[in-house]
Amino acid sequence: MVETTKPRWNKVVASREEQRAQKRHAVLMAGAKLFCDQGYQGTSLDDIAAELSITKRTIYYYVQNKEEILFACNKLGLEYIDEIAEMCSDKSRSPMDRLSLMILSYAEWVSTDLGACLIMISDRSLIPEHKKQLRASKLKLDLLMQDILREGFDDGSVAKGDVRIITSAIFGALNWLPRWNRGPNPIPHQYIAQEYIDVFVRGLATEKTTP
Amino acid sequence: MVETTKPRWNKVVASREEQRAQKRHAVLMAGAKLFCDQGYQGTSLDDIAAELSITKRTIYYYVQNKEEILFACNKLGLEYIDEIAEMCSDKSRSPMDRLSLMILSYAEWVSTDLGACLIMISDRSLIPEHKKQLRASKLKLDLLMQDILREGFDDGSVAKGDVRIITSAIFGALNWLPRWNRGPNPIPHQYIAQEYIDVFVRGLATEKTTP
DNA sequence: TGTAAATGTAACTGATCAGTGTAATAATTT
DNA sequence: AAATTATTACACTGATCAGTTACATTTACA
Repeated sequence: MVETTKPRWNKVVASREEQRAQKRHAVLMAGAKLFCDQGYQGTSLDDIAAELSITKRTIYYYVQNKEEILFACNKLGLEYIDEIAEMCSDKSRSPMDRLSLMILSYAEWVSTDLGACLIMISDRSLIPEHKKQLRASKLKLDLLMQDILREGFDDGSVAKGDVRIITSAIFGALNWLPRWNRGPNPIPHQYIAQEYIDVFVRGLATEKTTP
Repeated sequence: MVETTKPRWNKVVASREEQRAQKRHAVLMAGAKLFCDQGYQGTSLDDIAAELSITKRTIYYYVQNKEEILFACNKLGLEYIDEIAEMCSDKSRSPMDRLSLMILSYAEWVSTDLGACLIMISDRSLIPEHKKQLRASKLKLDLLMQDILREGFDDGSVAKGDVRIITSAIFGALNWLPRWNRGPNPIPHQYIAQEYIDVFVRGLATEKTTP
C-alpha cells in the first residue's frame, strides 16, 4: 500500500504577496488536473478543495468563482504557447527544422496539466468575453504552422498540400496525446514526438509513388 | 430569419414495434447530437426532449435513464466500427491499400453524430459494466491498424517505426476531426481523408533524408 | 367499439453543487 | 500587543436536474 501524500500548501519563506500568488497557483494547478481527469462540469469545488486538503471556502479566498479557475488555467497554458511560437519563428532555421521543433515542444506542453486542460476542456463553460479573449491566442500556433508549411512549399523542401488540413492532422495527433497517454506511466513525450516527426516528415511509404 | 423545423417524430407506416424502435432511435440520435455539442453532463434530458419537441416523460418511455442513452449511442457507434474492421481485414489487398481505406472510412464515421459522440464523450459517466463492454470493441480498430502496419513492415512497403505510436498519430488526427470540423459548413470528410492519406503515406518531405 | 399503447401535463422528490454569511480562530506582520 | 491576513467550521440559499407519480388524453389496432 502506497502512502499518498496530499499536496498541501507549499510552505516556503516568501512575502505575503508571493505566498498568495503561490497558493492561488496551487488552486489553479489542482483545478487543471481534476478538470482533465473528470471534466469541468464533473469537478466540484469541493473536489478541488479536497485535492489540496483545504476547504471550499478557502478557494473562494483566491478566486471569484469556478469559471475563473478554468479561465486562469487557460491563460497560463497559453503563455507557454507564446513561447513555442516565438521559438519556432526563428527564420534562420529551415522550415523542416522549425516544424520538428514545434512538434517537440508542443508535445511537451500538451503533456502538462495546463496544456492538457486547455486542449481537452471545451471553452463552452467560459463566459463569452473570456472565450473571445482566448480564441485568438489558440489560433496562433495553427497559423504559424501554416506559414512554415508555405515556406517549405516555396523553398521546395515540403511537398505541396492543403495547409489547413495538414496542420489539423499534426495538431490533431498531438492534441489527442493527453487522451491516451495520461496516468501513472505515460510514454515519454520526447519519444512520442520523435516518432511523430518521423511519420509526418518521411511518411509511412518506403517508396515515393510515381505520380 | 430562417424557420427552423423541429425534427419531430418520424411519422411513417410501420408496425408498432418498428415505430417504437424508430422513436427510440430518434431519442438516441438527438442525444448523440446534443452530447457532442454540449457534453454529456451539459445536456439535460429536457434538452433532448426539446430537440424532439416532446416531453421528458416520453423519453423515459423509451429509455430507462440518461446513462442508457449514452451507452446505446456508443454501442450503435461501434457497430460501424465493426464494419470498417471487416472491410479492412481483407488480406487480398495490400497493407497500404487497407490503411488508406481505413482512414477514409473512419473519417466518414467520425463525421457522423454517433461516431463523434463515441470519440468525444468520455466513458467516465458510464457504469463500470458498460464501460468494460465497450473498451474491447474500441480497441479493435487500433489493433487492426497495428497489424496492417506490421504486415507492411514485413513486405517492405511500410517504413519501420513504433506501431503503437504511429497508430496513435493517425487515429489522433482523425479523432480530432469532430472538434474542428463540425457545424453548418464542414469540409467534406472525403477531401480531408485524402489529404491525410497523402500526408501519412508520403510524408511532408520532398526528399528522403539519407540515414 | 373497446382495449391497449403512446404521449402529455404538471407538480414533486431528492440529490448535487455553486456560491454566500457569519463568527470564531489561527498565523503573521507591524 | 494590536492589527491585519489567512483559514476553518458550518449552515444556508437558490438553482439545476435526474427520475417519479398519477392522471388525463390521444392514437392505433383488433
